[in-house]
Amino acid sequence: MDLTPRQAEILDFLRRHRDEQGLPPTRAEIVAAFGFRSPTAAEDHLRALERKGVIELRPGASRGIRLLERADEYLSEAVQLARREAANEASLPLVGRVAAGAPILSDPNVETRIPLAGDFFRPRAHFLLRVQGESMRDAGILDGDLLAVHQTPEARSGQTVVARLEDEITVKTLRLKGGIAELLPANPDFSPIVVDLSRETLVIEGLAVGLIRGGFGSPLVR
Amino acid sequence: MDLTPRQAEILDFLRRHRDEQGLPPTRAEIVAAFGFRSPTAAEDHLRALERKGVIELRPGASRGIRLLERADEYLSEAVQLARREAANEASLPLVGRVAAGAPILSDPNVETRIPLAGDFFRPRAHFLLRVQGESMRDAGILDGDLLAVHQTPEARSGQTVVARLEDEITVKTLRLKGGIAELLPANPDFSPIVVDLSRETLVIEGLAVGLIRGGFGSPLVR
DNA sequence: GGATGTGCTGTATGGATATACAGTGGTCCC
DNA sequence: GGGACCACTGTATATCCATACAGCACATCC
Repeated sequence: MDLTPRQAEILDFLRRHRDEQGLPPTRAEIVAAFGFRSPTAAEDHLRALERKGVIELRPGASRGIRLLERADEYLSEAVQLARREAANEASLPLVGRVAAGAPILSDPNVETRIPLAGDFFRPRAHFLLRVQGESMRDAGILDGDLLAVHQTPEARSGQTVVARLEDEITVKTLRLKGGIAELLPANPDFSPIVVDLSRETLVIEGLAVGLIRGGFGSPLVR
Repeated sequence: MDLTPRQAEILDFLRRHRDEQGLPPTRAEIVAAFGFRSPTAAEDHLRALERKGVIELRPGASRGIRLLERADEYLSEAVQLARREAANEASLPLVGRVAAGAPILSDPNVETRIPLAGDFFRPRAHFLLRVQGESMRDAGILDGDLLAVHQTPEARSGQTVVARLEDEITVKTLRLKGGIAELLPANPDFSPIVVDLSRETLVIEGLAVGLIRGGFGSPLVR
């Protein structure tokens, strides 16, 4: 059963009171906070919240209000968003195979999250891309490595970019010559890709800003 | 001014009560927990703790006990240790230049801590070593990279090891042939190091289990 | 259209709680 | 040996607090 808006307000107050004052409120304090004129108003709300299983009341005990874990499901939208953002700031999505046409950070592309903050890298990383193939071997970027990528469409000559060419994601060094873009591998076994920008579109997904090898169940040592 | 042992016990109880019950105790609950026969015993202790600045008492309010941040300085040894361990588990020490003779993880060798849990790698990493030089270039290990190291003296042929040779720390691929150990670079510009184990000692500090590039103020992109 | 739930007002009360006051015995310091 | 702090006992009390009881208005469900 869901909480009413008023009940959610009361629950928010309980949480705030606990976090700011270090103890649960009395009925009288709830009354004062909401401008009620009767302690029963507070009591009724507490009973309703208990019945719905989000708090626990300890009979007889002053301030005997306990927030249960389930109460977190009823966090206000704003708080939920803030929490999710805080959690995301401490981890990076790992992008594996990229489905054709889909945005690189769309749900199906994200394999998992890696517990490393994006601003560990400079400029900050927005996601990690699992490298496929040996085309950047001589730049120390190997098959299976996780490439930290700063998501931006702006790239300059000489930077290592993550680019999308006809729905293929590729990591290369960018070279711009007038209306021509060259995507240079770092491996003599591969050939440069030449893109005539007046006829084809080259989508720059981001810049390589770092690299992780050997994490997440892909042991280097056996 | 320091807390007496008894006062520290009371403070511990206050913390535990808050964490387990979700609210501070009453004087009566303190009395019950410690077997006092008078509420004044509890009151006196609370006053002493307030005078020493570790808690705050709110006059008139039931359960009006607030633990101040300074109270953390008086955590029991066991709890302090547990906290420190928890914090360490979520980060790895970064070892830069290694001073001659000193253990690799001794304080002066640790530059900083990197906010990544050691068990992100398999087997788990115990520290990160800043790579110096290009001798492992063709293995994708470049100058300035942070090498994740699993600390162990056991290594087999073919593994990438962190070894100490006459107070020099080096990263190489290990090859064992009878009584001879070879430390092989992954770069034709460098020569293998041959160690006769019957005459010299080779200290294996650990195994390379991962790698991080571009983190911590060493931007790949400018 | 009665039952049920929400969201209140208003009053009352017993028991829970903080807290004052008066002691005791101990230690440590000057 | 007096003064401080410590660690308590024992009693008393004003007030804080949870909580019961009696209502009212409004909505929703069957």
